[in-house]
Parts: sequence; structure tokens; C-alpha cells
Amino acid sequence: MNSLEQQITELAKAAVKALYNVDAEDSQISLQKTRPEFEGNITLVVFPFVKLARKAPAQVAAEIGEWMTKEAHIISKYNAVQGFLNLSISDAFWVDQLQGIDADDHYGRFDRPNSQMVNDQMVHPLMMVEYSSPNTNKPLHLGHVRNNLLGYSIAKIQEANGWKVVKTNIVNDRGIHICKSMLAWLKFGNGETPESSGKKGDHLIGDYYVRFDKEYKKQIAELMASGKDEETAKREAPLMLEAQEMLRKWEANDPEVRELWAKMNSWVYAGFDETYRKMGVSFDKIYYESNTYLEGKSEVEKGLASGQFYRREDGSVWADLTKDGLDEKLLLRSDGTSVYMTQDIGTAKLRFQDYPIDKMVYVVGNEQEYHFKVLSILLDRLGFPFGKELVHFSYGMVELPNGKMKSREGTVVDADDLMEKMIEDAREISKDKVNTLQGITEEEANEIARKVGLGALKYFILKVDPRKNMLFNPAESIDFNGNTGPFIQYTYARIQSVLRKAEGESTSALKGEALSLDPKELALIQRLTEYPSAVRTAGDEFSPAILCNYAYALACDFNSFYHDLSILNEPDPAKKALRLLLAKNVAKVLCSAMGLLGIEMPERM
RNA sequence: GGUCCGGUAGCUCAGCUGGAUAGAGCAACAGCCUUCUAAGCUGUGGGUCUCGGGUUCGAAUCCCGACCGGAUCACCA
Repeated sequence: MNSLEQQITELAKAAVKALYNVDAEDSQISLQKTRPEFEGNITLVVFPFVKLARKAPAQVAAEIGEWMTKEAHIISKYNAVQGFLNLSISDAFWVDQLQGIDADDHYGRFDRPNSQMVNDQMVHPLMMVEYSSPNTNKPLHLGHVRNNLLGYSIAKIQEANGWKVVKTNIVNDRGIHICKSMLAWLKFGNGETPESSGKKGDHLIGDYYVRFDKEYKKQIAELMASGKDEETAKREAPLMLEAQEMLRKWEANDPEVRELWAKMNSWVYAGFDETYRKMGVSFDKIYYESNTYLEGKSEVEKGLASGQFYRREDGSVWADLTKDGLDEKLLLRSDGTSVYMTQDIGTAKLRFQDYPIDKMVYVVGNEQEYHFKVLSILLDRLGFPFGKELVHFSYGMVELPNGKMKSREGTVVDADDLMEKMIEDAREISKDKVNTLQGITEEEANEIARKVGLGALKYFILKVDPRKNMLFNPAESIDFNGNTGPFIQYTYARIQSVLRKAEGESTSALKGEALSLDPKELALIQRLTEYPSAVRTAGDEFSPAILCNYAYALACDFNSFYHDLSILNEPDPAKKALRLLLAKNVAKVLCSAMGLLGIEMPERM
């Protein structure tokens, strides 16, 4: 089906040809939605043609408008304001569009140009999306929340854009930071477990990580008091030495250390699982750094053998990236241990073994842009087809009113606490709405509060352009009114309420009926037709925010329509049928758009 | 210092492939529920789009230069 834009573009080119005998380029055809203060639905900007025509802009607009109106039945009338030609599209066209949307069960979903039919089945190119990637020494915080929500949403959006998406996670489960919490637990834990304390496993481990830091600082202070300088004190503090010793034992597969490590990590995973479940995110395949870092080492060794990398006198291994305008990059330390980059190479290797990856996407904060620039070059050199074109979906930091979150200063916003608080707030607010929520069970009420609270949180985070830093003020609660998730959920719930009451009513009265549309109805249909391009743009630009904006605009249009025009009390059966069809499809699209954001819709609220 | 990103209403953010008088929400104020859910709708006030040049019929948007803020440039991750 030709979109309206395409049809108008062809018409405009034909008009310019017929009137001025000039072949216009597609790039000269500039279309925009007509501003509400003017009559019309779509506007052609005619300035590009005024030189060719050697006439005043308004006259050119009028001439083209006259020609198009005569030639094309979908244009009902036009008006020209300066160089702007405002075109009104016929009501029949819009009704037709609405019926098309209604008939399309996959409205807003596409195939890729390189999707192929294989044995009667559509096979899509494969995109792997890595997100979350937590350390196992502390619970998830607000920064992770943004990461997880963006990662999950972008996976959904790319799926709608015709990719087969594999969601993946790389868990950073080894290293000195893990040893720190293990050591603190051994020394000060008295055998505390999640069961014995009732604490969530990840929080319990996080507490010991903090405890380590506290005791370590104490030791540093003592050493400095006895005359050592700060550098020496930090290096020689017994706790740090012990942690390093523990890491060596871990690398040497010391059974005792490994057993403790496995036990404590399992507590953390149980905690993470709970947080992920609550957040509503999931993964198709999880990788663990403890399994991939050795793979990375051997890849680096191979690169060394093939001359891609070189070894320095102290034994460390480096990649020379000066030809790419970058520096030299360390890949293996002089003691042979691996760094972050090494591990990422190993992970890529395993992933590539496991899946036919066409595109690899890393959802990681913008502080790591340099890292991914380097990784892209290295993977390319090592022969990974997706290396060169890998996407670092780089998003901005979440900042608090006084700057970044700092765990040492206790300003970290915990993910579990935050979600719980949002759900409580939603529950509190819904208590004032008893009239609309009469007769529902406690369980249903909890479920509504959960959807609404999380909806508010998710929308709040996703509506901001991912590239930008965003501000979160813990002192102010996240809104439930205005441009928010609950606003859109509310719009949906209202529609569901109407549809429940209209159950059994047919929309067939619409057939063949020539009815005239109210401007609010027309605006709604036009907005619905914009959904596919919103999905496409969100995919192209990796921006869930675009879908937030779209869903908000659609909800606004509907609420305005709903306020002015009655659906159930409309006496004209054809009009009533149209409005029901409209409401039904607005709900469908709202639900679809919010689904791509990972936000659930309540049937009532 | 090099590189990258940002600067739009009191606050949080849209708009940025150039188009009409720059938009929302929050906060403030004023209205609208015997009528499909008022988490809604309508209205009022609020702007040197950081600044200065340039390109253009037309610049918040593109180019150049300042200024301010952030990130990064580790044998950290």
C-alpha cells in the first residue's frame, strides 16, 4: 500500500511537470503535517519551485493545488498560504485507512529487505543485543535500570523492524571486586546467608562489598598514622593484599576459593533474577566472564602469532592502533592476566560460535565510547564479520541533583527500592479512585498498581533521548499525571471500559457508508497512520523515546476526541461504528507501542 | 591539551534530514464531573532556543568561532 506521503509526492512531481515542465527531485518535495491553525491534513512546501515557475509563492501554491485537486480524487480541497499548500484529504481515504489498520494484525511490524523466505518461513537477519551486564558484587541501581529498560526496549523495537533478536547479558562475575566482598564476608560475616538474614542475595553481597571498603579505609588510615604515605598505605593494607591473594587462588582454581565464589555468586544470581523479573526484562542467552576471559586470552595469543599484536619486553601484549588514529592498547598484562578488552574479545568469539550474528549491539554507557571504538577495530582485525559494523548503543548517565551517583557516599538509588516505591505510590493514588475500581479483588488491585507504578518508572526513563544525560531527583516522586506512562495507560483503560460496554456491537454499519468525519476523528486516524514510521524511526535511531512521544501524542488526540464526542451515545449507527472502530484501534496501537517499551497495560485503573 | 556529547520556559524534557507565530508536562492561577473512568478536558501567565559570525527566500535546526557543563584519553571495568 502506498503511503499518503508517497502518493502526494508523486502527485506533486506530476503537477510541477505539467505546470512548469520541470522534473522535480524527490528531495525537493517537502511534506509536513498541516499545522492545526490551518485547514488541511498535509502540507506541501512550494518554495523549491518558485524560482522555476517565476511566480509568487502563493500563486505557485494555488496553481499546484488547483491541478492536484482536479487530478486526484483523494484530495478534497486545498488552500494556499504564502508558500504553503495545505491539502485536505477526503474522508473516504481516511476511513479506508482506518479499516486497513483494523485488518492488519501486525500493524507496525516489518520485514527487512534481507529477510528471506526459506521453506515457507520468513528468516530474518540476526541482531544480538547485549545489555545489563552487571558486576556480581553489588545490587542493581538506577543506572542499571536505564540500561536494562533501554536494552529490552531496543530489542523489542528491532524485532518489530524485522530482526531476529537475541538478547544477551555478560555477567562480570570474576575479578578483584568480587574477591573483596568474598573476603569481607569471610572475615566479618559469621556465616550469614540470605536465608539466615532474610536479605536478598545481591544486597547481602553488596553490604559486604561496602564493608570491605570501610575496613580497608580504616587500615589505610592506621598505616598513614604510623608514617606511611597514602600510596604505600593503599598498596600495603593487609586487606588489599589478602584480596589479591584470593584472586590469585581463584585463577589457580583453588577449590576452597572456588567453592566460596560459586556459593556467593549463586546468592547474587537469585537476587538479580528477582530484580529482572520484577523489571520485566529477560535474556535469551547469558554469558559469564569467568567462562569467556580464557577464550579472550587465547584469541589474543592467536593474534600475537599472526602478527596482529606484539609483545613488549616486560611480557605485556599490545595492539598498535596508531594507524586508526588511536593509541596503543593493552590486551594482556605483563603478568599474563587479562583486562576488560581481552574478556570482550573472548565473549564475542563464543557468541559468534553460538549464533550467526549479522549485527552486534552493545547497550553500554557513553563513558565507554573509546572502549568500543577499540573493540570494533580489534574484532574486525581478528576476522569477526560484525566487528567493523558493531553498534555501541551509547546512552547518557542518570544524574542526581548533586551529580553522579556514588556508592561510597550512599547516594545510590537502588533498583529494587525504586520499583517498590513506585508500586506503592501507584497503590496509594488508586485508593482515591475507588469508584472506578469497585468490586475488584485485592489481587487485581495489586496487579494494577504494579503495572501502573512500573509504567510510570519505565516511561519516565525511556521518554528521554537515550544519548542525553538525564536527571533523577529522589526527593520528588515521579509523576502519574501529564506526559507519563500512567496517562497513556489510563487512556487505554478508558477505551477498554467503553469496549466492554459495547461488547457485541458490530462495526459493520460502516461498510460503504459515505460519512463525514469530525476533525477530531480525522486527526486520530491520521495519527494512527503515523505509527509505522514511528516504529521505523525508533529502530533506525535506536530511540525508544520516539515511541514515547508517539504514544503520548496518540493518547492526547484520543482524550480530546473522547471529551468532545460520545461513542456509545452516538445515535447515527455508522458514526457509532466508526468511533468504536477508532477506539479499538487506538487501544491496539497504544498497547503495541507501549509493548515495544516494555510497559504493560491494565484493562482498568 | 586531543577526541566525543550536550546547552530550548522557574524545573524536567520534545522539536534538530532547514519551513508558517518554537511545543508538552510539572509548578502557579481560573474553569469543566446527575452524561462512555476527572490518573481526564479547556483556558491564563511564562522564551534573547548560551553568545557572535556565516550559508539561505527562510536557521532552534546546517557551517565556523567563542563560552559553559559532562564524558573519555589506565598493566580499572
